[in-house]
Amino acid sequence: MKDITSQQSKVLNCIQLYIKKTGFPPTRADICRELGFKSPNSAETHLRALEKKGFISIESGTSRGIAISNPETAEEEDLGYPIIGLVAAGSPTLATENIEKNVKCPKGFFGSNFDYFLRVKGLSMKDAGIMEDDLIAVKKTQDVKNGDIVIARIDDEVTVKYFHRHSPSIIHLQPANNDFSDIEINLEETELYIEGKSIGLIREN
Amino acid sequence: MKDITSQQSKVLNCIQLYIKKTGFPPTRADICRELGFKSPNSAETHLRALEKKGFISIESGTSRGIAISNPETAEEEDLGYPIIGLVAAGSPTLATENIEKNVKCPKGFFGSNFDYFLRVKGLSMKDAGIMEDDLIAVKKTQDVKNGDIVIARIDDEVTVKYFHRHSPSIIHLQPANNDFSDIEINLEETELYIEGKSIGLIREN
DNA sequence: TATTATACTGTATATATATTCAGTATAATT
DNA sequence: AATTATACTGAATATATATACAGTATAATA
Repeated sequence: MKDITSQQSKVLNCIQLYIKKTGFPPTRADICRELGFKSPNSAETHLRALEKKGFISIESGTSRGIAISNPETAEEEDLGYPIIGLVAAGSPTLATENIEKNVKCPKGFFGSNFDYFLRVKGLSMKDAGIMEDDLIAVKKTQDVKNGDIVIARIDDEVTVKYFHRHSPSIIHLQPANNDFSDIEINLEETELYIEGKSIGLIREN
Repeated sequence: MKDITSQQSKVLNCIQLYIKKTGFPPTRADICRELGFKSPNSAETHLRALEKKGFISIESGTSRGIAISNPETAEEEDLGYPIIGLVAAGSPTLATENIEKNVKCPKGFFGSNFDYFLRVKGLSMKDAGIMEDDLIAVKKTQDVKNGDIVIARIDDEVTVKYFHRHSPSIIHLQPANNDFSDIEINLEETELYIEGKSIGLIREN
């Protein structure tokens, strides 16, 4: 599913609310009334965009012919996502003994899919807004770009840092906190395994 | 609920199937097509009867304005929590035009219940790990303690800050960023409204 | 630089749609 | 025997609605 702009999101939301409230979809004029537009064409163009991006389908020549594309919310009784502690030593495997608990969270909550939550220890990513005990939504992948926040394993030690490849064999793992220094890794000397990258964060307080 | 005739039942069923299939209710003509009637008035009279008996409601003068009265099925199908933009001026009301979109999120996700998500603008709470565009889970309450992160409104301006009551009439709203300074509020001079407090945070990236 | 996407206002119109009116006919109530 | 509800056909119409066309403006992209 492609990206959605904030205005388009408002329109989509408006349609859902309208259906919930009345039992039938809105007309272009209804949308204008709800969102304060002054021309029905404003609604029309947003609807076209939403259709093009696959969020709704429009039945041509049909009044209120708007249907929300629901790729079936797949209510497959999900146990939720496991929370894994960022232990100083050892990799964050999905083994039962490492799972703190499971948290229910709708699929696609962070736009992209992810695999587990990592409980953050320490303040090395403080300036990136990642605080102690935050939960990072981790997507397991080796496909990371410069600037991504990655979960990396060096010699059985797991850490969360910014990823920067300086040359084919030199990688810098950058903290976001002046009290910590860069970790430079020469892949020819040290083994580095990228567990995945952060695609979101949750804080409970 | 009164008795329903077999023909009326067919019509009611036809409406339900049509909505399930298309996402919106049928017109009189649609019903005729589905059930083999030759006059739209056939559908019309059945609809009137169904309305009179309380099975449906009809919005007068409205195309496809048929809604199925379902007091039972009321399975509160939660739309999720609304995301509200932190607009510089004006309070973050739950009016449709302020809702960016709805996010599904299990109840009690952040331990305590909350009411909406607030989209953060600016970096005044950076050192508390609250970054631009983060979503703060806001619980609407006036019951706040010193040290709580509150959503406060001063003269139609909404802001997120630490709450500190220095004396019965003096309140400090503290940013978590050295580039910003404390806001001191004398309740006898300035009106302060506490929209609620933060009980969690979500970041999408 | 040109092009495309987004985000609107404003006007106009063909047609989709609700709804009324005029009938016909059968069965169930009162 | 006189209503009343059900169950339709058929035609007519006011209006609700989708949708095209003509603009303006900004941001992103190629």
